[in-house]
Amino acid sequence: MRYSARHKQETHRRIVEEAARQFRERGLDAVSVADVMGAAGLTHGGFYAHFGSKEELIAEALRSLRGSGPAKLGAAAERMAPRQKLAEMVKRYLSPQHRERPGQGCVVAALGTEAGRHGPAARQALAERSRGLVERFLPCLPQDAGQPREELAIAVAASLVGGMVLARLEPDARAAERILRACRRFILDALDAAPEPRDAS
Amino acid sequence: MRYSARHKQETHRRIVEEAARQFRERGLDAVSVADVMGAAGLTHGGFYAHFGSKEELIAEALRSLRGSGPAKLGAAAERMAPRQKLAEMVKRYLSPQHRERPGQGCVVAALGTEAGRHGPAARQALAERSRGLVERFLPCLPQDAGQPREELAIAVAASLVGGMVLARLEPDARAAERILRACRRFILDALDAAPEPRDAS
DNA sequence: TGTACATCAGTGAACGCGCGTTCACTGATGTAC
DNA sequence: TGTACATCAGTGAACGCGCGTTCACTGATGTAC
Repeated sequence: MRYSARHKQETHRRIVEEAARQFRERGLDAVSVADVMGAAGLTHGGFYAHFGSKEELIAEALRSLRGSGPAKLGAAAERMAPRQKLAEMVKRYLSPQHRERPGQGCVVAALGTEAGRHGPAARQALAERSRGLVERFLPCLPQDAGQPREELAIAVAASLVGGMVLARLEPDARAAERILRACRRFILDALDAAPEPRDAS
Repeated sequence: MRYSARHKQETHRRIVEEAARQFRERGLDAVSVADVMGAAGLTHGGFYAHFGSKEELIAEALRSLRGSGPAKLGAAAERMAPRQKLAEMVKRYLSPQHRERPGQGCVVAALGTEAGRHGPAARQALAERSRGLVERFLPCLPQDAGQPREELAIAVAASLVGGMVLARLEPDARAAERILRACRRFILDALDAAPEPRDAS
């Protein structure tokens, strides 16, 4: 072998990383194979040494975002009570920073309406990211609210995604922040109306 | 003039209508000018007798949806109490029918993440539809809940849009209906925790 | 009312362009001796 | 350790294709007489 296997893996990783960023920033159609390769410091011809097609890259890029995103908290959150953790996740997700940087943010909020149309692989990958988002909220939610916590988690995730979509549509930054604030408060108020989870605090 | 002005207007209307349907079903990029013209019973060349560009068609198609959508109730809803009206709108928006027919449904849920990238006209048109969705909930919301009703309306609209986006990503119909149910219940429960509006009933 | 003319919505071939993809080639590096 | 060779990640020109757009043309219909 010419270059070491590590070298190729590293290049592959860089391509996927750039793709994931650019797809979220500009959309699946607007980003060309040449764009991604250029951003990774390569020319477009080498693409097919790594991927069978653009569709394959899309699927891998979306899958690569497993467990990432703005609702992900650091190790410092380990000691937080569930309710506090939830509030922090909601705050981070519905933050102006997240709104302004779709390339670093939640892929469901960035590509939710278009990825499903791009082929089965892209659709499945995004459906998995969507379920992953929901599951991240599960452990922070009250067990004995009016609604099963699994359903609460779904609804919280939906509100976050919708809030970000609406905020990004709004060209005026102040109006956009108002949207984010309204959604943050709505979600947290709704959960406060239900009892706290019992397992912690 | 050759054909009457009415004839041209009628053709124009048909093109916009087909465009609005197809864009919501398949996305702005996937639908070509020839697709729309074909669906309207014409050939692609005639397009520029009606529109300056595809972008112009997109903007007009999105604008044409003002005041439409699945949260729109018939005249029968005039007699309903605000709370009942709201429940009906939420139920219709987060319905399996709406999920299955994006071409007839809410344009924000159909194109929310991609329309903003398609040029200023498309973005502005969708931002207006987004505000229109919010305003539709305003009269049905309680005045003296914990949150100003303007913010409640924003949060309700966001939850609906996000719920539909998530439900459409889910390939399994039962799982999708669960998402819709979870969001319906979350929204209505959250609003019931607040006092009823005073102006009616 | 009938006829000649002008209009212009609509036709369909053609255009340039960017895209995804292919391919002959290159040259840096791992391997065999 | 040094040298010849084989490998294959990466290059860049080229391909076919579909798209948005243009344009010379058509022919049904409104208008003038």
